[in-house]
Amino acid sequence: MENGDAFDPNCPTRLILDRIGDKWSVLVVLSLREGPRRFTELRDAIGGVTPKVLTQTLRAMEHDGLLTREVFAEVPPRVEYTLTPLGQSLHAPIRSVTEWAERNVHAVLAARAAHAG
Amino acid sequence: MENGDAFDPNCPTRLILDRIGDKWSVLVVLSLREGPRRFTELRDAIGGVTPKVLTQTLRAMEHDGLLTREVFAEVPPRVEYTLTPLGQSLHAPIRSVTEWAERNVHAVLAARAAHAG
DNA sequence: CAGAATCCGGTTTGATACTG
DNA sequence: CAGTATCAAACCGGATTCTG
Repeated sequence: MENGDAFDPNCPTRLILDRIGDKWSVLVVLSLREGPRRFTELRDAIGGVTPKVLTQTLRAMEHDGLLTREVFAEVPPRVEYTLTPLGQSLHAPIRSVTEWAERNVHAVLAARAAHAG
Repeated sequence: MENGDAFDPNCPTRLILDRIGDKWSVLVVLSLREGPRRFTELRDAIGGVTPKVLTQTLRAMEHDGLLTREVFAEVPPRVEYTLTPLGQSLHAPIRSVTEWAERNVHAVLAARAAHAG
């Protein structure tokens, strides 16, 4: 079936949604879409993320094959994060969601306001 | 700018991502895309969701103008949930994400396995 | 049937400070 | 620079029970 499987808790699609649906992964993909970035660059680009959480996010994404982590033996140390082809392929779907968000955010906010919320 | 704003914690895009990035909203949109559904139908269609959480999700989505809630004064009571045009417009972006997930789930799982995860 | 209310544990998140 | 350690808080979410 086309998407009924997404409703099965054991369906792998759920795994992906849980992963990329997290607060920071989407921002990381967007931040890396134009090339490699260092840890601090990512932290600064993504507002409001603490080092710990950013590390968790990056590790998880590396674990899932979405990006690679490269350590340069330099002083001062340098670590670069780069999207894999798999990670890059995620950019298009993410874009379609963020574009929807940008186009419709006022409609959502209007609905909230109308609800006295 | 095209998406730099998404990195501002106060950016409305973040609000949307936080909302539709939750565990169940996506499934609700998919469940409702072919027409109205009753509460129990939704609960049964979406595996693993408790009434409380489903109610929370539906209320939040109603609040945001993504769906409407219609109560019929019958016995037994009947409540139908229907996507608004706004909610329906969310279907396409969601599809593009779930399609990515379905296409690439094995790649992700392979990466996890390769990582001894 | 469609929820509301309550209770409660566990994961997630975060601020802060510290280290190689 | 690139994280880690520690601790506390928030929140999510589940089970259960109850009601109109």
